[in-house]
Amino acid sequence: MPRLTRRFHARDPVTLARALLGQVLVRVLDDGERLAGRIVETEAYLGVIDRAAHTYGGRRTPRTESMWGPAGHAYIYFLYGMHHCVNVVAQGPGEPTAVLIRALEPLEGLERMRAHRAGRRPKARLRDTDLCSGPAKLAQALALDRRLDGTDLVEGEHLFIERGRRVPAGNIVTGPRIGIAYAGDWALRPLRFHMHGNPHVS
DNA sequence: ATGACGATTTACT
DNA sequence: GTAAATCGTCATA
Repeated sequence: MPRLTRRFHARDPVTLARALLGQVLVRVLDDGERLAGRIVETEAYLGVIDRAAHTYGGRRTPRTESMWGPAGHAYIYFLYGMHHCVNVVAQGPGEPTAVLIRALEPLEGLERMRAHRAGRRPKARLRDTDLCSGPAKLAQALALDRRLDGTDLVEGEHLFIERGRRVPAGNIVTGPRIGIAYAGDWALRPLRFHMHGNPHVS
């Protein structure tokens, strides 16, 4: 399948967040194995005006540098001392907006994902719906961390997005973003999107 | 140099 | 439903 173009990403984060639903996130491990999942849940972060965004108020630090760069690159950050989350940078340089990938429907490399997710846990075999149903879960399943922050998704070899099925607007559910209660009015804005009825949503 | 705080997940009462 | 885990980052001093 062909990859998404630079032009596809260079749009406002709300449009991109909706357009990314149904596309396929692909991770190629160092040993060459391919892991892939269909994007089923996203959130838009609107940049300097968005109190929930890491670039709110124009904050530009080493951590958030990727968000300030060109569209179609990855912004991957570490939080709570143990988790990573993956974003797709939207728009263009100087407009630091992004789309958080919150959940995937696993398509390829499920056993490898399970191994990444199992970590130090009981013997219970994780269900498919537990592999990528959350932003930090999918980062773990795909073995994504700060080393891949800033990766070019359009040209890169280890992380990219392929054209998937188109999702009709009528199948997209909209609601408030998760885990940003501190963001005041912005906490209520409908900037989270997911595929209706999909069991892999967080 | 210090301290408060997460765009979360998991285990447990 | 509640709470612990766990540490890089950034604002403050």
